[in-house]
Formats: sequence, C-alpha cells, structure tokens
Amino acid sequence: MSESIKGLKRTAYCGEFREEHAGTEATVFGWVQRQRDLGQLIFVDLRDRTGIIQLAFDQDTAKDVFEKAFTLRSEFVVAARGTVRVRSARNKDIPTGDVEIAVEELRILNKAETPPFEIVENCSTAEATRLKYRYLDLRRPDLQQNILLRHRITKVIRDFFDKNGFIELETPMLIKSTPEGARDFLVPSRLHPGTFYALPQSPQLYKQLSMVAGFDRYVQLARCFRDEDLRADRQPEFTQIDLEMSFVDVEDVLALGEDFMSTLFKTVLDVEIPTPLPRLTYTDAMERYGSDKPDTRFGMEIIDLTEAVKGCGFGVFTSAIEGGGTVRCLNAKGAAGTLSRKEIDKLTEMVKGIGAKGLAWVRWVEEAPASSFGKFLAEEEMTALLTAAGAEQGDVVLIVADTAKKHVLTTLGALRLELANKLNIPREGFNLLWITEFPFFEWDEESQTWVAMHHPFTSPLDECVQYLDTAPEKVYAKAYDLVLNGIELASGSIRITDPALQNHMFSALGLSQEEAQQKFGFLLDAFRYGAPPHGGMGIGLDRLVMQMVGAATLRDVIAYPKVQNMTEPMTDCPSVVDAQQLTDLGIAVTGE
RNA sequence: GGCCCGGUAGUUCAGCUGGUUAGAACGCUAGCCUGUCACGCUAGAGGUCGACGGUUCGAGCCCGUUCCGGGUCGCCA
Repeated sequence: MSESIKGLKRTAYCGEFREEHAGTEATVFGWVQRQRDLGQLIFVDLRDRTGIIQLAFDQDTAKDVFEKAFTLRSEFVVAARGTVRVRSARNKDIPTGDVEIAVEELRILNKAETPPFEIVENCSTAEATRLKYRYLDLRRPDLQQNILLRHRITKVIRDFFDKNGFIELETPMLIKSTPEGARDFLVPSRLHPGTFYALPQSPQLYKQLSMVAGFDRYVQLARCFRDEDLRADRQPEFTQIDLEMSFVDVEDVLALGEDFMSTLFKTVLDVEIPTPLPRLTYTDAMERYGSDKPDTRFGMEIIDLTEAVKGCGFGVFTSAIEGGGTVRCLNAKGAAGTLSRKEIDKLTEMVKGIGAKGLAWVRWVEEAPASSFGKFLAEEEMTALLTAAGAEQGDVVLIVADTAKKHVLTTLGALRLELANKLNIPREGFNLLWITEFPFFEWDEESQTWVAMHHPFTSPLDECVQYLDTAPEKVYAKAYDLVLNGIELASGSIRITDPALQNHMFSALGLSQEEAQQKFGFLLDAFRYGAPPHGGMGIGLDRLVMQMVGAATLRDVIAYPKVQNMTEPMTDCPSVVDAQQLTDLGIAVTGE
C-alpha cells in the first residue's frame, strides 16, 4: 500500500549532495534506480531529474526500516529521511559519490511493476517500445537532459528577444485554410456545418498583421502543423521561433539572427559562433554543393568538367553538353582504397534512384586510372579531364552528365553527402551560414507554369522588379535561409508591403484579382491602411535543439512526438470518434 | 504510393545446408552474502520464432500474402 508523504518536505534534489552536506539532516524523494542487497547491508540508488544519491541501510538502521529497504524494487517511488555522511568507500564516477544518506525513515510512496525496459542512459530498446511507454522513456537520464536543455534554450530565447524589444503574442490555432504549400490539418466547425478551420502551418499572416498593428517587433514560440509525411527531421506538429520586425531590410534581420544564434550557443553550450556568419547565394550554394542547405563542415565541392570534356569521344558527355546541359564531378580524394568497384556500383544505383541516368567514374589505383568510359576517350582527353578534376593517384572521380543542369547539381549534392558517410569524413562543430538571394519563381513541369518558390508575400530584390513579367527566371527574392550542419534551420524574407507590387506579384503568379481577394483579402485590406516595411523568419526550434544536444532524430527532443505513420503509440491517436460527435459536426465517414 | 532494412524470452541479440527438447547476456523471482555502486555467488521461472497460407516426412530458417517498426524518394510554397 502506498504511504503518505504527509509531514515530509524535500531538503534537496538527489543530485545536489556534496561532501559539505555531511552531518546534516536530509529528506529526498525519487525513484529507485537500483537496490543492492549485501545481506546485513543494503544500498539503494535514488534517482530524480538531477541525478542519483545513495541511500544506506546497515546494522544501525532500525529493524523495520531495514526490512522495508529489503522490499524495494526498481522504480518504486520513495521518500527517505536521514543523515548525510561521508562514504567509507567513495565513488568517483558520480557527482554525489563522496556522500550517502544513512536512512532513519523510509516511506514507499508508490510501488512499481517491473518496467518493460531499464531506465538507463544509452537504452538500446526499440523506439516503438520506448514510445509506447514514453513516460518511462522520458525518465531516462539522456532524454531528461534533452528536455531540460530544451527548457534552458527557450528561456534564453525569451530573454534575448525581450532584451531586443520583441513582444510575445499568441496567434490563433484555428485559422482560415489557405491551401498553398503543405496540406492543412482541418478542424470541422460545428456551428457552421460544412466549413472548416485549419491548424496553422505557420503564423505567417498574423505576424504580418501584427506589424500593421504597430507592435514593431514580434516573437512567438509557435506551434505549427503540416499534414505531410514524416522524416527523422520532420514532425507533423512542430515548434518555430517565429519572429517579425518592422522598418527593416534584409541586413537588419540577418544581423539580429546572427546575434541571436551566437548568444544562444554561448549561453547554453559555451560555444563561440563567430559573426558575421558566412553567406552563400542560392546560386553559389547549388553550384558548389548541389544543395540549398549545404553541409559546409567538409569540402569535396562540385567541379565543372564541361570545358574539359567538350568534344571528347564519350557520347554521354557530349550529348549532355550539346543539349544545353553540363558535366560535373566530385573528386573523392584518396578514396580509391575504400571505394571498390562494388561500392561504386552501389553509388550508381543510389544516383539512379534519385533520377540520374547514370554515374561515370574514374578509379585511380594503379599507375593508370581505371574508368567506366576510358575506352571512348583519347589519352589526352582523359588527361584533360583528370587535370580539370584535380585528380591524383588514389582518388575516385564521380561524374554526372545531363541536359538539365539543376539535376546534375542536386544529384552530386546528394552523392556528396553519401560519400561523406561512406568515407567517414569527420564532421564536427556547428557550421552556420546564410543562403541568400533565392530565385523567386520555380518552373513547375507538371503545370507548365512558374510558381512561387516562397509564399507570395515575399519581396523581390529591388533591382529584379523590372523582370517580373518579361523574364521570371531573372527574379530573385529578398529571402534567406539559415543552414546549420546541412539542415535548414530557419527561413525568412522581407515582405511585400506595396499594394501595387503585390498585385503585380499575384498576376505574375497567375492569380486573378478575385482569387487573391478571396484568399488573402484581409491582408490586402490591412495593407491599405498603412503597412510598415517588415520582414522576419521562422527558426525551427526542434531542429535547433536536436543539433545542440546532438540527437539523431527530432523524437529525442520532443517530449511526445508522432511516429512515421503519424500516430502516437502511447495514446494510440488518431482514433475513431463517437457517431454522435460526427452527427454534431454534420460529418459522414465514407471509409476508403 | 515506390524502394531499402528489420520483426526470435520483459530487453538486446545468436540460431549452421531445413532435422532431437529454440540458446546467450541483461532484466525478473527465490536463497546466501557487512561497504556495494553494472555488487558477487547459487538456483529458478520466462517463447503462438509478428500473423495467415503454401512447399516438405519435417519450417525460426524456403515461397506467397499480410501486419507492424525504421530510413529514404515522391511530398514538405
């Protein structure tokens, strides 16, 4: 039976005891990590969120207390009162290892069944099992540390933005659905049958309206929802540090962002982030790394072979070039030993899997390099290629050719990351950089139209406005991403506040006045009443915490995450609802 | 929706070319043990081999279907 906690008050957390506490009276609460019964001597490790303290029971312990200690099992919830004393055998491995509590009073506040897995650090139990018993999983020290650090981080965030004149306000969770971009989660309206709210994908429009309202600087730790498939770094429900600033241009937002990141890393991890942060334009990032979120912790940049192989004997290269395309490569320095023919074949399969037609390669082990296409090339043509690639004996050169340049670059970008894994290239530290000057439009093959790469309120660069109608591919946006170790951490832009330009944008995107008014009328109306120039960004809090604690998945930094099929194993949601609930909402479920 | 990997004791895993009663470690239970701290020693319990079907004299193992989990592509303005 559970005993009462009545009359007991905690004097300290378990992890706080040190030698200077010796001789004092202490009351502690916690969970039994382990009980070690030596016969006439029992030790119990008591754990709470701060750590472990050893409880000791020996011949001086009252008989009934000793017998109660004998019955303790893992994860029992216990209160202990006694005297702190220096141990006769110290444990240097834990912070409290110099002392123990000689227990005079012991209460079992609650018993516990044997948990389905041990509550220890570095648990190797399958994640599915851990998530089903998430409250036990979260009891483990490493997840406790992650969640406690997450709290520290959000505390620093609020302090930083408060100091910089930002005010926090809460935007609604039930909002109007605007079906661009990701799929919305919908919430049916009972009072207005047949109509729906959407859960916000971001507070975008509300934060812009807050600028019109004159709050000048806004920040919110905003919950956001996207009904799309999950990844290790993507959850359907996530948190953004959402911010917006008035009377600013790109430079002001970037400066604020850099100040924030360096303050955060310094305060929480004592890591120096040198500012200003490096910058790459989108175009340069694609040319050099084949990605708009490059991992710059290692080199192996993309090399252009187009000039070197122009007119050579290998049809795959020449036809790509003649078709307006390009030939590019990666040089995996010194990888000839690691990358066997078989490994290269696997890489070929990989690039084919992401849509490349194939992978040409040179593997330079012996005096003369072996290659997949050497027989088509004259000796001097091969030499020219190797020179352009900067290849030496011991290297492996991996080449992709295609008439579509972007395809070549993104393929090599993916291949670069795969090679870094395969070759165990060391990637350490925190590499932050800005990606700037994103293209405004993207050609959509499916609809054969130009579509906005960002939301339609993103401002074009001032000098690009002239091309809006005539040459969409020449229009770049006042948009920027913050990349950390190859992860898109933040994304933002300066917004359009000029109604004429906004109308221009809508028509360039093929949106009629009527459609624009129907979807975004409230925002356009607001802008008629004096909108300050403004811009901001959203920083992915979960991804940020994940990087800062070194977790491999978002699930390790979110207390109650969803799994890949978008369920939550602990509560088993989503679930069916009562017929009456559906009736109230005017909803009929048709099954498949 | 496609592709890849996985599912054997509470947990993590092993299980040969298809062949007797499916093993190990940790955990759990009981006993012994006065300085342990991953305590030690002894004994014990614990299995629908994800499910269904097929091949076979015989299936944890081979084949098919299916369910579940993870990764990834599509998708994520």
